[in-house]
Amino acid sequence: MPELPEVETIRKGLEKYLVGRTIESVEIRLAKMLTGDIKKLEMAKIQGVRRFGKGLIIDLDNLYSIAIHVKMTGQLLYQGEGSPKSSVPDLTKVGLLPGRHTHVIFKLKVESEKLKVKGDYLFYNDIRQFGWIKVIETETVRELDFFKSLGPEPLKDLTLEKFSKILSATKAPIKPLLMEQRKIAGIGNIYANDALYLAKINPSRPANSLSIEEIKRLLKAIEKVLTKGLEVGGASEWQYVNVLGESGGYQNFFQVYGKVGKPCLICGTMIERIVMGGRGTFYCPKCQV
DNA sequence: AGTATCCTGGAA
DNA sequence: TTCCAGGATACT
Repeated sequence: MPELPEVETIRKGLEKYLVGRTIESVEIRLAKMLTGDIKKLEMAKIQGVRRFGKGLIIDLDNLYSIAIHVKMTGQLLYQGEGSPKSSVPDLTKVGLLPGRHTHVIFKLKVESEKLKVKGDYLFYNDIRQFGWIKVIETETVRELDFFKSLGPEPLKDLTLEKFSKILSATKAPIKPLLMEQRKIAGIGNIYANDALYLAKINPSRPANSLSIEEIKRLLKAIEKVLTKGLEVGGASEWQYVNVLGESGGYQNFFQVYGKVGKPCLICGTMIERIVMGGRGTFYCPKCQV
């Protein structure tokens, strides 16, 4: 499920393949997925792609932007003559795109005759239809509730001081707190579990019970797992792939996420699973106190 | 602060 | 056939 490293990987791909391109037309196959002033998309040129937490903003040259949240199963897939001839299959050719779960198709303008044969597209797929795409003025895009209420972001502006303040303000359990986007932006279930494991902190610990040493350790651990995730292009558990349809590699580095019943990498104790805030929570009962 | 909700696919 | 996966929000 896309968290900060996965969404940042998508952002880089969009930036690489879409900046400078013009949107020729948009086909909306499922109306609820794309809202706002959709007429502004036609013949608009893409100027840049920004990310805040798990949200994306594609800026156009007409003072409008496209805000996107892929939630858990959304995929943004670029398919066109501009994509490299790599091991990635031609998704259009093999009939995977557009597919049953393709809800929006952005058709990009192609200049040369040669490119016109196949066309260039950005597909939005979303099996569970939880994601959203909104067309809104660039000036007000960050006023959208989601962007407006985001907390500080690790590897960006989440300082030790801010982190410490956030934790000491509540006795709520640390694990679900880490996933609250209004408190801290970008962390989801995978990286929350793994960071707590690396910091040797039990997920049930009240946030305000952590010592300054533990807070330091946890911030370092968060930065470490996110950096690793970024380095390997995210975790392709579930539906996540980058804009070329390629999988990431973080699933090979899971510390505890999804590893219930398997031995702890440090002490060999069986990893346990409990539910916190309705989410699967994985930890080593011996290492994480 | 905790829980139901959106939705589909895959596993049990 | 039922249950589970979880990001964010709208509820209670």
